[in-house]
Amino acid sequence: MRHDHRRAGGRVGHRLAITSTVVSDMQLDDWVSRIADEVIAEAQRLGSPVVCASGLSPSGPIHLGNLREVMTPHLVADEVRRRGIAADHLISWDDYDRFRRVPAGLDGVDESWAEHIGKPLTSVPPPHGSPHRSWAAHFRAQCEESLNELGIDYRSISQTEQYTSGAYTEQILFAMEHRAQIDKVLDQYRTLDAAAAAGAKPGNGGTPGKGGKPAPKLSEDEAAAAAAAAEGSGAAAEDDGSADGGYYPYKPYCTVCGRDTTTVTGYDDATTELSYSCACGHSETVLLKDFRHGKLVWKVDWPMRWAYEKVIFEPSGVDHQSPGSSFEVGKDLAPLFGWQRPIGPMYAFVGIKGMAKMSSSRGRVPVPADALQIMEPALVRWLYARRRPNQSFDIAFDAEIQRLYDEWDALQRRVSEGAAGPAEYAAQVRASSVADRSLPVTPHPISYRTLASIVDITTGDEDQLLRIVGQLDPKDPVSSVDELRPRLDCVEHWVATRMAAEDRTVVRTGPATELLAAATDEQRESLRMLLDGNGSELSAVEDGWTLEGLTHQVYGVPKVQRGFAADQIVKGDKELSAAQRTFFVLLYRLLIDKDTGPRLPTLLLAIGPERVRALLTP
RNA sequence: GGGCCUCUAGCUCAGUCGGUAGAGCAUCGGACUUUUAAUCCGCUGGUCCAGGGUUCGAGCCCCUGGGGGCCCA
Repeated sequence: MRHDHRRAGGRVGHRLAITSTVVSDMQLDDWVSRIADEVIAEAQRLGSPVVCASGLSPSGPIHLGNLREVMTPHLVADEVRRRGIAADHLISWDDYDRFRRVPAGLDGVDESWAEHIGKPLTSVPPPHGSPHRSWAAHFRAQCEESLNELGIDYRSISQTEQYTSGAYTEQILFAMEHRAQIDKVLDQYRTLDAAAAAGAKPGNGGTPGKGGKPAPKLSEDEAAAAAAAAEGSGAAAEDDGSADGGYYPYKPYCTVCGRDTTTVTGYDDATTELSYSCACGHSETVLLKDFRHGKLVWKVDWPMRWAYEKVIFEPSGVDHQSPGSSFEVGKDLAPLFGWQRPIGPMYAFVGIKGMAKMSSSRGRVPVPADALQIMEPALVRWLYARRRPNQSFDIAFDAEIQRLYDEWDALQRRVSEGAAGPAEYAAQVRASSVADRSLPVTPHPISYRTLASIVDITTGDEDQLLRIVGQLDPKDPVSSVDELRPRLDCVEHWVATRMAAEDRTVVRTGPATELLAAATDEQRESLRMLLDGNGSELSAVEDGWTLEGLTHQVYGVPKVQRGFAADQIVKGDKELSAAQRTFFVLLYRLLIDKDTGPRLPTLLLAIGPERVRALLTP
C-alpha cells in the first residue's frame, strides 16, 4: 500500500469533483498508478480537470496496435476514477484527415477508391456492403463495438464535426495571424543539425536547436524525400504546411473536387480573405472566418486541440519520438494556444506473433474484434495493463494463447489466495474491472488448453463436451455448458479458426483396411478384447462407456494379454509398459491416423461406440 | 546521418525505490491402475551482452563499446 498516494488523492479530491464515494481501500501499485499520480498532480497544478485523450484515425481497420492508443489513457483515467476523482477520457476521431491511400486486401474495397484520395475520410464511401455512411464511420463503428466490449468508457469527438461546425474558427484565425511565429518554431525542426540537437538532450528545458551551430537547410532532394515520406507515413511525419509561396498552417479542401490538393496563395489578416488554387483547376477566394471546409495542418492541429480540450494526458506511438515529430514540435506550439504539451509516454508497438509489423494500410491486420473472438475482454485488457507502455509485446493467435490463459488462471489463484505481488495484482484488477463495475467473467473457468482439446475431439457436440468436462473434477462438477461461457465460445472459435492442422484430431471416416489386414494375430486379439471383452473380467466396451470404464478397458487389455488380472496393480514392468504403448499406437493409427493423440478414454468417449466398433473391426 | 527501445535460465519473459537473481514452458525425476496432447509434486539450470564509473551495496544509476528491433531524416 502506498499511503502517500492515498493522501495525495484525498487532497486533490477537495479541489476536483468527487464522482464516487466508493474508493478502494487498497491503492493499486503499478505503472498506471504512477502515471495517475503524475497526471493528478499536473491537473491540480493547472487547476484543471483530469482529461486523458486518445487520437484515432479511421483511415482503415483500427488494429490491436492502435488499441494501445486507447487502452493507455483508459487505464490512467480509470485509475484516477478509482481514487474518486472525475476523469474524462476523450477519443478524438481524426475523421477529417485526408484519405491517403487505398488499403490493400480489404473486403468490399477495390482500386476505384483511389479517386477519393485527398478527400476527408468522412467524404469517402464505405466498403461495399457496409451499413455506414462513410469510410470513417465504417471503421469507427467497427472499433467502437470492441471498445464497448472491453469496458472502455469515453467521450467521442469527431474532428469533421468540429471543423465543419466552426468550433475551431477562432483558433484557425489565430493560427493564421501568427503564422510567421509558427513557421519560425517549425523551422527550428526543419534542419538536420537542429533535429540532432533536439534529440540529443531529451527533457532539456530550452528550445532545441536554438543557439546551436548554424545548420544547413534541407537540400532540395532531401526536402523531396521528406515530402514523399510524409505522404505515405503516419501522423508523426505529416506535412507542416510549408510551401513555396509562404507559410500557411491551414489547408482548405477544394470546394469543387473535395480534395486537399490545394495551395493557399494569399491571406489577408484584416479581412480573413483566403485565396487558394487546387490541382483540379479550381481557384477561389473565401472568407476564412466563415469558411468551414478545411483544417489546420497536423502539426498545428494537434497542439491546438490540446489547448481546446485542456488535455493533461495523451500518449503517442514511438514514431513520435524522433526529432521534429509533431509531439516534439507541439511542445513549442502548445504555449501559443495557451496550453502546454500533455504528459505523454511513448508507447511501443504491439505485434502479432508470427506476423509482420501491423499497418492499417496493409489491409488484413488483426483488429480488437479478432482478439475478442478468441479471448475474453479481461484477457485483452490484461495484455495491455500488465506491460508498461514502453515495452513492446506480441499477441498470439496460435497455440500460445493456451499458455496465456494458463498464466491468467494461475494469477486468479494467486490473487484469491492473497499471494499475488502488487504489480500483478494491479494488472489483474485492471483487467477484470473498471472503476464502477466488474467485467463479465466465466463462472467455471476450465483450462483453455483442456477445453480446446475436448472441443477438438467432440467437434461441437456440447452434450459430449459436458459429459467429459463433468468428469474432470468430480468435486466441482459442471452442470451446464453455460457455466463455461464465454470462455467456451472463445475456445470454440479458436479451434475452428486458429488451431494448427497438425494439432487437430481428425477421426477416420472409414476403417483403415490395409492396417487392419496387416495386423498380427496378437493385435487382432487385443482389438477384439477391447471391443468384446474376454468373457470374464473385461466385458463389451459398450457396457462400461464412461471415462472410468474406458480407462479400465484400455489399460486392462494389455494386462490380460500378458497374464495379469485386468485390474491388477502392476509397477515397474517394462514389458507391460511397452505393450501398452504399442497397443495405444495401434489404436491411434486406426482411429485418427496418428501415433499419438488425446487420452484414449476421452477420445473413445467422443467418437462414440458405433463408430469405434466400425473403425476397429477387421 | 540522428533518435528511441532492447539484451536476465535451453525458450518466452518478470524483476517496482539501488538491498541475498525469479516465474512459466521445456528437460529430467517422481506420484496418480497411466511412457498417451487433461492432473499434481520436485530437481536441475544464470559471466543479468562486454568493459569502465558512482555507491557500503548495481540486473537496476552514469559513460564507452557490441548485438538485435523500430522510428525518423
